[in-house]
Parts: sequence; structure tokens; C-alpha cells
Amino acid sequence: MGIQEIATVTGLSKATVSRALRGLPSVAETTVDHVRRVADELGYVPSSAAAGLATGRQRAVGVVVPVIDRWFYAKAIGGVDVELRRAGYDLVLYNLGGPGGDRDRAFRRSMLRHRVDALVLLSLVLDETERSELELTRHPMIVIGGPAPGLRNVGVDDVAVAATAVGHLLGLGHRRIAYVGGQDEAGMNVAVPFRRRDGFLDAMAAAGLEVPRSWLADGRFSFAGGAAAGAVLLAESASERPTAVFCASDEMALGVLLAARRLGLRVPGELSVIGIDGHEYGAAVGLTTIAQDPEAQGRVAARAVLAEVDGARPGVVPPAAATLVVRGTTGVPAG
Amino acid sequence: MGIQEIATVTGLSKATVSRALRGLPSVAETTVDHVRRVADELGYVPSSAAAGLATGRQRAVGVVVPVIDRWFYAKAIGGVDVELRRAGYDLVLYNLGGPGGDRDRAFRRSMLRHRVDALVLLSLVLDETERSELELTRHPMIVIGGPAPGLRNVGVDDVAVAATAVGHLLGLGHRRIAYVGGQDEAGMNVAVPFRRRDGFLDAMAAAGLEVPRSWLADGRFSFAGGAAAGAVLLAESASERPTAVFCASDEMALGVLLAARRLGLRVPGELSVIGIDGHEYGAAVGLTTIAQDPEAQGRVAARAVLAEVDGARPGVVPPAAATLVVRGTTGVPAG
DNA sequence: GTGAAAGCGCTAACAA
DNA sequence: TTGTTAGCGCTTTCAC
Repeated sequence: MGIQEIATVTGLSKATVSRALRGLPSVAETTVDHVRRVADELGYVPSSAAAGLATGRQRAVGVVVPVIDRWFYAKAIGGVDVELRRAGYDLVLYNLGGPGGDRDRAFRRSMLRHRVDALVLLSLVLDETERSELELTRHPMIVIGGPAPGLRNVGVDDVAVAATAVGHLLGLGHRRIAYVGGQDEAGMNVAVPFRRRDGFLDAMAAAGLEVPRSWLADGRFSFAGGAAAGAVLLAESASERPTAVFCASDEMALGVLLAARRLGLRVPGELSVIGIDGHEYGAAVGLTTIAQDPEAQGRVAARAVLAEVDGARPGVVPPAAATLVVRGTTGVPAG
Repeated sequence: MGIQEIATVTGLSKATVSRALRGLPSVAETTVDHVRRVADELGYVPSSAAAGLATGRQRAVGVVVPVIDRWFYAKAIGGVDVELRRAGYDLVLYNLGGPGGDRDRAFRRSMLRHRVDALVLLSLVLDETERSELELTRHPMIVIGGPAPGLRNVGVDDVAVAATAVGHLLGLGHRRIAYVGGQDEAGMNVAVPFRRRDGFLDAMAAAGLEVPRSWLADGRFSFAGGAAAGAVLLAESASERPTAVFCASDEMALGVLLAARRLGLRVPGELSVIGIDGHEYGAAVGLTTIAQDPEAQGRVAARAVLAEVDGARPGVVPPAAATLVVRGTTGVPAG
């Protein structure tokens, strides 16, 4: 049940069958029809391995993620997938498995096996060894979310996003603004949290506002972490605590909201909260946020590497969109 | 930069190099060392296509999901991935892309391309055509979550899970219990919601309790859907509304909780809520639930197909664990 | 518009 | 322990 069988049944040569099956020009229409029909009848299933060997193209791209079970990554993978499917490419997933997974082996063993024609890296920072090993394969590469030295990057401008958030809060009259961010031990690009925090600090400084160290809280980029950070941040008396909290992710913002509720704080009366992401849950609870579209970012990244695989020069990728979505959790500070 | 180069450099034959590289026995240790070193120096990268062609084994398994950005699927993929990586297999992801994605093409074009040695299907029901096309490839297959005719299945016993939940509520003294379930249009196995609902109904009937039709609400298996269903369910007066709600997923339970809060209902005083899953968010808000472990299910599924690929007979897979986790959202009904 | 033949990079008998 | 020899199933010149 290879191309050969079809050839013998139709009385054609393997070459012609191959051409017909791939829809190449310069094959008689009748021939194409015939070949297709016979292929169907025989239940022909092409072998990507053979095609890959012959052409050097695997028609597959690798997507490398720190972990999968995170809103951003899952959405981005979905976006990449859409474009790959459209182009007839398969998606092979390389999950680094968080801090626990032994990255090294994953890298060497699989990613370098010529199984894919290109790589999309999600929020990854590679060390020197990893970088050079990957470069070795000469594959087109791009990273989503967070700049990586020497690689093309698609993602929002984190500094600008932070500035937008602060601007919104400032505009409402807030002056006492705290930040919840921190490192995501699950492996998010370390640059992202820093850039958001710096963007926050810069914007505050530009407004002549000082931020006490204790107002730079660590929410570990998770719901539970946000709740914990919020509990600490909001424990003090009304005059001592912030009137607004800017969270570097919606999940943390949701956590802060939970903490506020537990403390009986009215939102947005006594506390305003703004996040980043555009998480579905945020919409449901009315969370104000700077929404980004990881799926779109995934699509853009996929198109970029696909183009490169097809020989295009690695064009410049513009920053991804991020839009302020004002909902119910931000308002004018009380008093 | 293939096996050939290494052969010429070392003065050995391709065969020996191949053996050495794969760590086969009956190769002199010195030879192995030499080959390995030269391979490293040359920056040798094996070609999975060539190996696959020669052996007929791709060292990859496909994972088919309705959508990726769902708690259960993401976790399960992670579990599958762990085992695959351990076995040196790659994971190729087939995302059906929900109701929008054109399933047909996805199926025929990719999954059948001999790119993988086995398939793990997540919560999928296949129609006849799909089934027969897949069978055609003679690949080991298994489905996670929800029974599928003619295929091995790993997952919790949904009927038993529902009975456990109802039992918990009954034990607390509840008699007026509503159910939030419904179809997940994103493509969850249609059987799962039905089995949970039937399990609920059966358990209620066994306790001599009747459930009004309006207390079988549709939460679309999402947070927002749960909130909407909850809003309707809880809108009536205290004597008319249920004292407890059993949700077929934690996400919906979270939504119901939100609805309850918006209506000012005390939990668990005026309303008890129990879910299914063991979602992280549930833990943070203190949601009582029947926890399952999709990652473990993924691991089990992966091991099962891997064993089959290695020639083992398709053994029986026992039902996955599901454990009642009592937290703060369920309690004795007021009054 | 179609065919013949070489070869992609590796593995697997079978010898030696 | 190592080498020789065929392929695996497809694509791709180069002829016809």
C-alpha cells in the first residue's frame, strides 16, 4: 500500500503517481482522477517519513513550551496550530515540563532530530548551549512572549503595557498603587516580569510617585500566588494600604480580588484592580485588564517561520496588540 | 553530516556507526567512545525520517484533542508528554480546534500520514468514517475521558463520581439539590455529561428525591456558563431554590459560586456547591470537589499505547481515581 | 504528459 | 566485533 501499488494498478509509473497525488502540473486531468480514485480504493496513506527523507522537508514545526497548562501557552499553541494546519504542517510539541523536567535531554534528543522544519519557542530563554545547539540545525526560529537575544520575537511591548495600566489608574486619581508580579517558576521568560515591573516603576516615577518596596509583591504569576500577595498587601489599614493594585497577569489579579473580598474590601470603591491578559475568567468577574491575544501571536509566529521555511527572508515582526479593557474593578478611589 | 561522514572519519562502516550510536550491544567500548566523540565533533544530528523509513517506527505518538485551552486537556497532554519523553518518543498534537475546526481535513491529511506510531484521543467521539479511517492505520489507540465504542478507555467512572457527590450532599442533610452540566460545545465527549447527569439523577432517585426539570441546568462546562446557570437557578426565593448545587465541573462550580455571591447568598450557609475535577482555582477558593487527576490519566494512556507499540497485548485499564475533597463550599443546609 | 533511475539517511539481515 | 548489501517509500533530475 505504497505509491508503488497505485502505480501497478493504474499501469503508470511511480513518478507520475507521485506527481498526480501532489497535484503537480503537467499531469493529464484524467490521469489525476484515475490515480486519486485508485489511491482511495486502496486506502493509500502517504508516508511522511519517506517524503521527508526525499525532500528534506518534514512538513512539521516544533513548538517548545515551558508548560502547557497555562492560559497563555495553551492559547498561543492554539494559534500556532491553526496556521500550521492551514499550511498542511503538523505540530510537534516539546514540553519542557516546568522546573522539574530535564530540559537537556528534551533538547538534544528530540528537537534536534530533524523532525521539524522550524521552531516556535514560547516564552523561553535559552542558555548558550541550548542556543548554539539549536542554531546548529539551521532551523527558522521565533519566540513568542518575551525578548530572547538573537531571535525574532512576537509579543506585546511589556513596558508600554505597564505604562498604559498605570496611566489608567493615575487618570482615575490613584496615587497609592501597588504591583503584583514576581517570577513564574513554571518557566515563563524571566524578562517579561522584569519588563512589566520596570515599566510600572518608570511610569510611577514619571508621575512623581514613589513605590515602597513592600508594594512590589510576588504573586508567582498564579491565582493562588495573587491571593497570597493580595492578603499581605491589603492587610493594613485603609490609610496605609494601596488604593489600587496593578497585576502583571489576570490570574494574579483574580487572586488579589479574592483576597480583597475576604477582607471585605469593596471593589472598586476601596480597591481598584487591573490585570494583564484578557483571561476569560476576568471577563466573567468584570476585571479591568490590558488584553492581549496570545492566539493571534501564535498565528503570527507560525506564519513567520512558515514563510522562512519557504525561503522568505526573516521579516520584522511588529509588536502584538494590547488594549485596555475597562470593566468593573477599577474606579475612582474613595475618599 | 550523516552517519556516513562519521563512518569515513572513523574508518568504520555505517552499520557499526549506527550500532554504536544507538548503544546496541556487541560493539567494542572503544569503538563506541570513538564514534560518539566524532559524532559530537561533527555536530551530527540524526534524521528521524530516515530512521523511521528504515524501521517503520516513527518514535512519535499523536495526541488528538478537541481544544487545548481547557484545564482537563492541558493537564492530560502534560501527562502523556511525560511518559512519551521518558520513552524517547515525540508528541505530535492534533488539535481539532473545537466546533469551528474542519475536522475532516485534519483527520485525513495528517493523522493518517504514518507520522505517529499510536494515538491518544482526548474525550473524543468519532463518527463511523473517522473510526474506520483510523483503524485503517492499525495504530494502537486509546481514549481518555469518556467511553468510546470499540476503543480502550481511561477515565473516572462518571456515574460513580456523581453518586459520591450526591451522597456527600445527602449526608449533610440536603434534599433540594440541583445539577449544572450541559454539553461542552468545545467538543468534550458527549457521553461524559450524560453519564454524570444520569448518575446524579439515579442517586437522587435512589434517595427517593425528585428533581424538577428546571434544576437540570446547562452550564456549558465553562466558568461563564456556570455563572449564568447559577444566576437563573438561584434567582428564586429561599424556599423555592435548591440548597445545594452539584456541578459537573469545577469551572462551572466556580461560576455558580460567583452567581451566589452576586445574589448575596452565604456559602455554605444558604447554598452548598460541589464540583468535579480538582481545578487549582477551586482549591484557592475552598471549593468542595471530586478530584480527578487528568495528568495521571494521560500517563496511564501513554504507557498503554507505548506498551502496545512494543508488541504487548492491549491490557485492561482500570478506572481512574476520583476522590472527594471536602472544603468550605459544602455544609449543612440552613433552616 | 510520462517513465527510468538514482538517491534521501538510516537499519537489518547475513556474512566474515 | 565489524562489514556488505539491500532496501524503507518517496521525490527528482533527465530522457522520451
